[in-house]
Amino acid sequence: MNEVAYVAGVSIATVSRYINTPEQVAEETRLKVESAIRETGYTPNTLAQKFRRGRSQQIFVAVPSVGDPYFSAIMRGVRRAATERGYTVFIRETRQERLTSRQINAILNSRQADGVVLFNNMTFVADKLDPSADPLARPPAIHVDNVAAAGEMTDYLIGLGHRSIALIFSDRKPSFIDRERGFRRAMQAAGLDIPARHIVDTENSLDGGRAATRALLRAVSVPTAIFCASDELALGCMHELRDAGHRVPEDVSVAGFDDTRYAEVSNPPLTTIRHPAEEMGTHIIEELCRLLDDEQAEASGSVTVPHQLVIRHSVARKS
Amino acid sequence: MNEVAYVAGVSIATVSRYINTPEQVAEETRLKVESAIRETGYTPNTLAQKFRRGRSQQIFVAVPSVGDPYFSAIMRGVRRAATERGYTVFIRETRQERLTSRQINAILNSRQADGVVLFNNMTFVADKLDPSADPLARPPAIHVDNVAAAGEMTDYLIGLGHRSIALIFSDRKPSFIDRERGFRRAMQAAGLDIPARHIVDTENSLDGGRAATRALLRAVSVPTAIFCASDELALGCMHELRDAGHRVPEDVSVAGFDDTRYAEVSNPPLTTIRHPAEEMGTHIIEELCRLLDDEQAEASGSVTVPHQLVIRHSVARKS
DNA sequence: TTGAAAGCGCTACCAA
DNA sequence: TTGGTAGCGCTTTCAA
Repeated sequence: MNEVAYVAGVSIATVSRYINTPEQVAEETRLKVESAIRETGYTPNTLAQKFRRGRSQQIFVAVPSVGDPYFSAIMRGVRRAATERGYTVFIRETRQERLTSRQINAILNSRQADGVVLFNNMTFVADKLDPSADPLARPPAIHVDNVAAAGEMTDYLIGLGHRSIALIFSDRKPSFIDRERGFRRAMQAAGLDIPARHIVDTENSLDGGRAATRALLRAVSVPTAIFCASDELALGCMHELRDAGHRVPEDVSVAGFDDTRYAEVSNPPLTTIRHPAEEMGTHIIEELCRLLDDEQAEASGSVTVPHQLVIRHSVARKS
Repeated sequence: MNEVAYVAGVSIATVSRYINTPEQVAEETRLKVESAIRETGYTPNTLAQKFRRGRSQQIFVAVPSVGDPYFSAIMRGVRRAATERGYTVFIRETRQERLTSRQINAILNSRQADGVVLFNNMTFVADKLDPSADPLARPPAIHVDNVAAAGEMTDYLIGLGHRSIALIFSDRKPSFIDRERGFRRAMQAAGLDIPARHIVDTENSLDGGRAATRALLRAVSVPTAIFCASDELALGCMHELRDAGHRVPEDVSVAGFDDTRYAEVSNPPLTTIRHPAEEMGTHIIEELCRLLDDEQAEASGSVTVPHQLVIRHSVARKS
C-alpha cells in the first residue's frame, strides 16, 4: 500500500479511501491510484482489514450432518447469500452433540465469526458480541410449519384408507418433534389409535431408518403405512422393507418429508413434503446480515415458509 | 490482554508468551496469568493474531458441486483434517466454471487463505504466496486409478455376457475422462466395438444421467448394460430406464462409480466402484498442511488410493 | 525468565 | 479533497 501510494504520488490515506469510499476521492486522483494499483499488482491484505475493522466477515454455521441432502440444500442457500454480502461461511458438523452457549460466545468473542447460525436443534440467529444475551435463547428466525405439514401427510394417508400407520422420527430434533405432534393430532382427529410401538425413535439417517423399520417388522402386525419424518429415514425404511420381502407401496406405503434430491429418483419415487430449503438458508443469512450490518436493526419475528404435499408413488390406497 | 497483564501483574509480552509458548514462562508466573485470564474472561482476538502472524489459518476449497454426495464425503475428510490442524475451510462451489490461476493467486495474495485445494478438475494442492508458481500447474496430490477401476468394471460386465455396453460420463471432468479411457481399453481388449452413440457425454448430475439415458433409448437397439461414470449418473439413469418401462437389471444392467451413500439403498442396490473418498479429503489436507507449516517441505509425489468393485444388484448376467 | 518497545497493514480522525 | 498520524491487539526481537 505504501508502494502504491508512492507510485501514485499520494498518501496511503488516499489509497485507503480509494478502496473504501472511492466517491470521496477526486476523479483525477482516482485514476492515478487505479493505475498505480495495476502497476504494482497490489492486493489489499484482508487480514489487516479485518483486524482493523474488528470484523471477521465470517459466519459460523453449525449443522448436525453435512452429508444430509437436506442440509446440503440449506447450505447452498446459506453460502450463496453469505457470499453475496461479502461474508464467508465456516461450518461445524455437530453430529449428536449440541453446542453450548459458552462455546458459541467463545467463537463470537474471539472474533472468529461475526454471527452464528445454528441448525442444530432449531434455526437460530445470533448477532455478534453481545455477551449478555444467550445466543441459544433466540427465537428461530425461519421455519416450516412442521405440525401442519405432518398433519396434512397423515390426513392424506388416512384418506387413502390406512388405519394402521407408524411414525419413524428422532426425538432429539425439535422439528421432528413437531412432526410427531402433527401426526398424533391428525390420527387423534380421525379417531385412530396409535399403539406405542408404532412411534419409533431413531437416529436421522439412512441406517436409522433401516433400524427403525426392522423394529417395526418384528411385531406380529405390520402397519400398512409408515410415515418417516425425513426422506433419509424413508429411503432407509424402503430399503429395509424390500429386504424383508415387502413391496412398496403395494404391501406398505412409505411417506417422507423434505423432498430432497433423491426423493424423485428413488424407486418408487417418494411421496413427501416439499419445503424451500435453499430459500430458508438464504433467508436466515439475509436476516443475520441485516442484524450485523445495521447497528440498531431489530430481529424480525420468525417467519414461516410454505410447504406442499408432493404425491409420487411410494404411497398407495390401502389394499 | 492489557487487562490480563495488569491483573496478573506482568507485562503483555508474558501473557502472549503464556499463550504461545507456555513452556517459556516460569511455573509461578504461569499460574498468575492463568487465574488472571479466568478472572477477566479473556479470549484472544484471533483477528489480531492472524494479522500479526500473517496467516489466515484458512484453506480455500473449490468443488464443482456441494450437493453431490461424493464431494460431501470428501469434504467431511477435508473438514476433519483441517480442524485438527487448526485450519478452517471455506468452500466455493464452482459449478461448470473453472477458476483461473489469477483468481487463485488473488485469494492467496490477499491472505484470504493460506492454501488452496481444487477439486475442480483434478485434485491439486497449492501452497501460499508463491506468485511465481502457477498453482494450477501442480500435479494432483492424490487420486484413484480411474482407468484401472473403470477397466475392472467393464471386464465384469463383459464377463457377464454383455456385448453392447454404453458409457455415460462427462468429458469436462478429467477423472471421468480417465474412466472413459479405462472403459474403451477394456472393450477393445475384449474385441468389442463401441458405436459412437454408446458414449454419451452429459452433465454429472441426476438430471444429466436421465437426459443421457433418454438419448440412449432413442436408438433402435438399446444396450444391455450401461456403465455410468458416477453413482449420481447411475441413479438418474435407472430412474429414466424405469420410466421408459425397462427393468433393471433384467432388461438392462446399470453400473455406477463412487459408492456414495445412496448406492446401497437404491432400488436395486447399485453395483459400483468404491474408493475412500473421505480419506482422500483427509490426505490432501494433511499434505497441504505439511507444506504450509514446514517452510521447506517438498510436495510429495502423488499417491494412488485403492479401489474396489462392489457387486450389488443393478447388474445381472445378460439374458 | 521477564519487560520495553517496534511494528504488522490498514482505517479513520483531524487539520489543512 | 487530501495528508499526517494514532492506534487496532498481538508477536517478537533485544536487553535486562
